[in-house]
Amino acid sequence: MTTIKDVAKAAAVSTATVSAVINDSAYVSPPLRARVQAAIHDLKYEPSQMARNLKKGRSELIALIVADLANPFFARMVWAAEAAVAAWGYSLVVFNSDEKPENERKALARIRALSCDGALVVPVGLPTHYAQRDAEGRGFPTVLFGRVVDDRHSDTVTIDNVAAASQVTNYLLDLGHTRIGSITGPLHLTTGRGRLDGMLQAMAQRGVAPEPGHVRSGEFREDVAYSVAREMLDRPDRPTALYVANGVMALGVMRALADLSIHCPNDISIASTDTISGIGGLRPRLTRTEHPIIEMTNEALRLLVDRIQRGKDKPPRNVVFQPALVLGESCAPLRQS
Amino acid sequence: MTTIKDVAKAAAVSTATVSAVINDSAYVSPPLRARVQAAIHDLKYEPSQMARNLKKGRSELIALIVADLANPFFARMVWAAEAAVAAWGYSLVVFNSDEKPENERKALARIRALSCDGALVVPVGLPTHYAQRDAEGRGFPTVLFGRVVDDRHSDTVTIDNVAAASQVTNYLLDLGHTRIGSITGPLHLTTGRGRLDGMLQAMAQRGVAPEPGHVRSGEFREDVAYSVAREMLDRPDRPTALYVANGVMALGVMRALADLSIHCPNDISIASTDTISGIGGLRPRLTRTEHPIIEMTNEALRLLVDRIQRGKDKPPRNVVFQPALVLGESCAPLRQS
DNA sequence: AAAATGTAGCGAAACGATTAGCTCGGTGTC
DNA sequence: GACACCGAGCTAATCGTTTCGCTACATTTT
Repeated sequence: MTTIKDVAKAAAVSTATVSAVINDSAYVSPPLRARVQAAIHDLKYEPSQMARNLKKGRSELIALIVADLANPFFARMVWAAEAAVAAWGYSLVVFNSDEKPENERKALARIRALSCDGALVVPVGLPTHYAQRDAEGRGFPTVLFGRVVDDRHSDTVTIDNVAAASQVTNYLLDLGHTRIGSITGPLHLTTGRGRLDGMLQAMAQRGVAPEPGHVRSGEFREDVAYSVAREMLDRPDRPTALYVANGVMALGVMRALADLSIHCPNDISIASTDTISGIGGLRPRLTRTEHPIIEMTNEALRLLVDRIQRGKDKPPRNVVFQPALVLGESCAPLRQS
Repeated sequence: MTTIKDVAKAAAVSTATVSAVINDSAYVSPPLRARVQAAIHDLKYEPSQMARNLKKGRSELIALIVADLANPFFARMVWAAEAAVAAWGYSLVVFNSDEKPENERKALARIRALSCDGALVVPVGLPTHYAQRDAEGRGFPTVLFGRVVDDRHSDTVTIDNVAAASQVTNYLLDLGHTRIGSITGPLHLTTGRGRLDGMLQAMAQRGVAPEPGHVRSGEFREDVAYSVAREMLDRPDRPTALYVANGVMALGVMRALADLSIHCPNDISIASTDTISGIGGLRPRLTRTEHPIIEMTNEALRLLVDRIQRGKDKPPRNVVFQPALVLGESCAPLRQS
């Protein structure tokens, strides 16, 4: 490989001058500049980022750890993050914790070893774990995304889960439903807990109590939602409306409906929070809240880049986005029967 | 940050010894080893990959350039690639060329600047462009994925597009259909061209000629497929069966059907090649070929890692995978009417 | 006892860039 | 003409590792 020294020799100048030409960091007289550029071109020289990074203490790498790369929601986040990161002049290193604290720990270690300049993390959310991460990782530019953990030292970007769920629930209540069931995610995550709480709050405010068997939670997975839905809906006392906590789970629920020959929205109304691209093909179209993944990701990276470039001593910022209710055809007024 | 020198000083040894301890690269007597390890632990020292990489000339980074990160097919590929790369001890840097040669060129430049050890590329497939890439990038470990370009110098991993399309088409023919239409992708890509060819071959072998207006190609995008489908199907002479070239396009076609109130499979049979996860929720389930993305990605990375570690002078290898036909409920025998 | 052999650990030169500080002429001022 | 000043370009230190070659001591061989 050709190095800066080769170029310097070929152009009969010092390496300092070559560096100055490359980086425009000092005035170089036109004739010299031309000679250097000719040499660069002739030798097909390209500066080694690695050496540059070692010297400068930066890597121009931003890491993204998502909790589940197989989830289209996070896949979309990767898409948005890649674009944003590239626009800021960085490159994106992707990790998948697969909801496992152990993987997350490894990824964080790797990130520090690679001297990434910062990390955008969708935490798996185990509190014990986070105490540890915090002790080790203090000062490392990090933005937590989507699921707040009890960490007041990092920047966070989240969605208002409680509002999302109560918005959707209120819509179902407005249609006259009272036997409303829910299938939500793991309760140690705010995306699980918050959405359940939002749903229950909305019910409570109208003085409606959910039936115990109609409130279920599991993992944010299509197959889990499928089996929970099958079990809950294959009974005579099934709910007349169902709130599903995320897009992937909604797919599972719709599959269960098809298999049970329950018609939506005639036999049951379905509504969800959070959306994924694959859902666009579903019929009936789902009534749901849309979460601005792209804007959220952009904002998260803005915060991250700001912290990388402007310093770490600023107080942490917490940005909360609001979801928007989008009506499909998956809900119908309660029929008196 | 604590460096190897700090550790050396603290343990009263030379940096060479510390390095030997870290890497197990030379025998160090137990007492010294213990002292060094204690110092490492006390100072919370972690070696800088950046310095190590500069010295060793490796980066432990593998790059992935996909043609369209928003496409669930490629999103799934990122998922598989991350897992495989991690298993080999590398980290994954992701780029999105968004089907634009210019972006791909930039990504390739960036990859070389970062001294990634190798790259897995889903090429955008412009031949002119590839001549250039080849001239510059010769010798850089690269595996081309999914779309063959005219580059006999790189390893490639592809699917047999012709076989996939003719398999599906034959199935439609077996059901009695002869007015079969097709919506395929860009013809400069083998995933576009090959699938169209496969479909036409299958038709020709049975002596069936497609109607001119029923053979359409566009981009691999949901919205493009939607509008092409709307136009083709909203006419009295519409085909009785439709072959759609990929998963994302199939979603668009199904959406068009819903909007036109054409019932599948009663009014029209739909079949596609290639699958995406979001499609699982579709009803009726699509009859399609499944492409083994995960195995293909694993194989591609095996080739890549092998080339990185075993050297570049081996002859290029070209691995071709076979698709498998999966029956759904989206096709029905032709009704005589 | 001298020579040969082995070996634990050290010193210092890389890797390929950036950059502070210096040199060395040429101008401008008094 | 002496002095300060300025600007273009060079020298060399530095970033944090790895690793080659060497020392110096211990052990074995003759």
